[in-house]
Amino acid sequence: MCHRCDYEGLLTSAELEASSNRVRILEVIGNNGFPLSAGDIFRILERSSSINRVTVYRILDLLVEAGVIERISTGGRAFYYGLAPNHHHAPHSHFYCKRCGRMDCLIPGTLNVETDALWKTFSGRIDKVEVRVDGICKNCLQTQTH
Amino acid sequence: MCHRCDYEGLLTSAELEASSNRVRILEVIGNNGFPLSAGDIFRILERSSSINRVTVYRILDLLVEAGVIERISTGGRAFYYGLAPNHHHAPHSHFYCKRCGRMDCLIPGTLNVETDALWKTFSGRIDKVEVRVDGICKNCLQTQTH
DNA sequence: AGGTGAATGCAATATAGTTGCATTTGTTCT
DNA sequence: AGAACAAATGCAACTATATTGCATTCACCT
Repeated sequence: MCHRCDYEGLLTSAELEASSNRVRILEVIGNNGFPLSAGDIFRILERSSSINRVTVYRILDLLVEAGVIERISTGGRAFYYGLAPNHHHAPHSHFYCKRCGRMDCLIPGTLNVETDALWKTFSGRIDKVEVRVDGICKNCLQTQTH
Repeated sequence: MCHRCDYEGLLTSAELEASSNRVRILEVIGNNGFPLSAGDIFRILERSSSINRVTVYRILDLLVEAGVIERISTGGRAFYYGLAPNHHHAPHSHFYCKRCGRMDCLIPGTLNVETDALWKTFSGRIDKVEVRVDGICKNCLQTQTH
């Protein structure tokens, strides 16, 4: 996504210590062009140096809680994680391919949600409005298996 | 949701046999005012007469595949199920309370998604555009635990 | 160097869903 | 009616994902 991002800066400005594992996880998420699952992130990190699965889950929870990354639900079983919107990253929705499980970012602005009526009528606390497009990606359509 | 629905009719017009378990599951989903998880549905059915967990999962998959019900992703780990939009049920989005895990239906039309730009630019197959609002429901806000 | 709290690791467990195969049920043909 | 067959259901084991409790290690402060 962003090779110019200052990941340590993102952590410290969220008042989190920039421990090496946290920076590594944030790098994996930030440098990847599309959201990844906790398992994906774990496997990528393991290749460079050992880390515990649980640590990955805990850091992901922490970063979501701090608003540094975003937890994105899929049409599948696992959550995916991407950088939270910030001044370098405009908010955008995602496309989930139910064949290969890959999640792609849509161009910001391709999907606009009209939320005015919701804010007026809804009587709970709204934290997030998530839009997800499900289907089959171009690549999977070309390499048909059925 | 709908006590007037002809559940057997919904099944047969989807070319599915109206077996007793299928009707029971569809009744539970249809008569409930908000979507339920597979586990919820299983527990409700068990109360009246014995059924196997796996049967519930299989029937849910079948009904989703046939377009009779809709699989809805949450901000949590399980999928929820509700009646698919039909002439009695206008399409609508859902609100997920991350405190109590309950999912509510939003009034149809409160959230409109502008998908024209997506259809023009996207090069895969689009099956579904899902909008979900996450937050904390009125009820949970009142009974604060922290 | 020693103490302290945060960060990480490890093993066990929880939760949700899936698979393979056996059994039951319902339908069709004769 | 009864045999034959297919569809539906049940059961046990298993997978994938995530979480918990507690032990260990690390980083910083004095």
